[in-house]
Amino acid sequence: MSISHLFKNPNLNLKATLRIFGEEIPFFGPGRLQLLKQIESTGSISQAAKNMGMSYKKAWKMISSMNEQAIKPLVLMQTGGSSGGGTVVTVEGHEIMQYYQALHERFEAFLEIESKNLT
Amino acid sequence: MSISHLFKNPNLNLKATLRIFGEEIPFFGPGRLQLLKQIESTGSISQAAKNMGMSYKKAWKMISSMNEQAIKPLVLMQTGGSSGGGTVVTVEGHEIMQYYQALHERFEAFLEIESKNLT
DNA sequence: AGGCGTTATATCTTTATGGAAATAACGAAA
DNA sequence: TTTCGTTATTTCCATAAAGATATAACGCCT
Repeated sequence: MSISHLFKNPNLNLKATLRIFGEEIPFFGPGRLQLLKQIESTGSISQAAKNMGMSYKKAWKMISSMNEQAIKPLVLMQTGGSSGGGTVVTVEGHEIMQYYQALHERFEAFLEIESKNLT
Repeated sequence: MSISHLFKNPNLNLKATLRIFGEEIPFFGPGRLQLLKQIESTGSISQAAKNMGMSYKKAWKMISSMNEQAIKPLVLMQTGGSSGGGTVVTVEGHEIMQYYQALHERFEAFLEIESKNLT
């Protein structure tokens, strides 16, 4: 049964963000997935952050939080060197990206179906 | 395929909150459902807010926002009178509560299944 | 008219969040 | 040893969110 007839605005929609938590502290979500994707393509935290319109500090904290929660780091950061440094997503990091990506697609499919029922 | 072997903490779990939006502004979610339930059982905004550990102002704004978005108010507020006043959930409000409740249960069932795949 | 308990609303303070900026550490290469 | 661009970390500031407080409006009842 629909409820859209009760609303002034006909553009009702559902929203939900899916996050993986470890003991109440956030571990992985859509923002971190995008961040890791940017790191894979740029090889740099600062570039990734810039592309996302996010401050370096915030990006760094996200990565630090993820690495602390994982047995093996998901991201390797290196300072110095000819290029000044750089950042790399590990195999473990990539594995989690793929897992979350697939999960997220199932999630979005669910929301899509339920959203149609709204109108 | 599972990912829990990558984490220090074995208590991985999924979280997501489901909200209905009308044109980018929040209309209904778990907090508002609980608020309406409290209003139904107490007949008062202030009592409902107190029971939820929420300020009256916040509760009032939630209700105001919902009423503004609905064609007919979901909640009727009355000042004065022998009891000082009171608040009542309308038929329309109750209809939305039931709709969201059912939707939320399907949503939780989905999360439950996916959560088990995590571990 | 006065008391009562609730809703209505403004104002002020506190807290939380995030960004900006500054500075240091780093290590390869010239 | 100097330069370079990145990562690492702190400090400060601005904005927003939330809470506390205060006060008024309301209408039935005695």
